[in-house]
Amino acid sequence: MKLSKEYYLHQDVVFLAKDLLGKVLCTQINQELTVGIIVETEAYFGVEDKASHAFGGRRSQRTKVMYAEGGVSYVYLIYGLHSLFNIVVSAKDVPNAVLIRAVEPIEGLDVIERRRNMKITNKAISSGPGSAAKALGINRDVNGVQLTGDAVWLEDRGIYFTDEQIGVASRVGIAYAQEHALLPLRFFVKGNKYVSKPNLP
DNA sequence: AAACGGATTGGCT
DNA sequence: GCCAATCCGTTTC
Repeated sequence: MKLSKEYYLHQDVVFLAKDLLGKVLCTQINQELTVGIIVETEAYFGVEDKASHAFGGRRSQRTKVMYAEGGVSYVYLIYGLHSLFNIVVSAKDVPNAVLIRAVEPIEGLDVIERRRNMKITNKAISSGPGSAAKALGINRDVNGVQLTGDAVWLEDRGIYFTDEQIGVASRVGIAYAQEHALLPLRFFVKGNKYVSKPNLP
């Protein structure tokens, strides 16, 4: 069943980043349905987080959607090449977000193969935030859309993990964030082959 | 007005 | 393993 608007309003972004493991990310883009199980996430805790685009309350054309009420997408372009998909959560004007770093494809496998130009047996097909977004057809065209709509949404299909099955590590690629760089805000499913960097702290 | 660098990836060495 | 690709917000001149 589709996750409700209320789900995304939780104030604790760290709780949500962990709880989102096992939730199912669905997209229907150009009449093509593709679905993947979320297996790796990172939490970004709003204006206090030196790694967040919203650090210090920064607002720009790019980041304004982070300040919306939870339950919308935040998609931005990194290195001029890759679209990264985030779920905006918590109350309006609280720019918390969860980055989706990897998914396990379960539906629309042929579509995913075509988008990625590689075989479904290649684990790189949806491992890493740029790859996961591309596999599901996510780009800036769906920036700011409601996740309760019919283009990009999440479902609970009864997949849950115990604490023993969940790994915790520091976030990737944010060395510039000083004392926030090593915080344990990356969550992943232990042993899942799509997890992008399972062995980093 | 211009330079800098990034929540990355994939192809080539 | 190294490195180019290449857009855009922020910083600096």
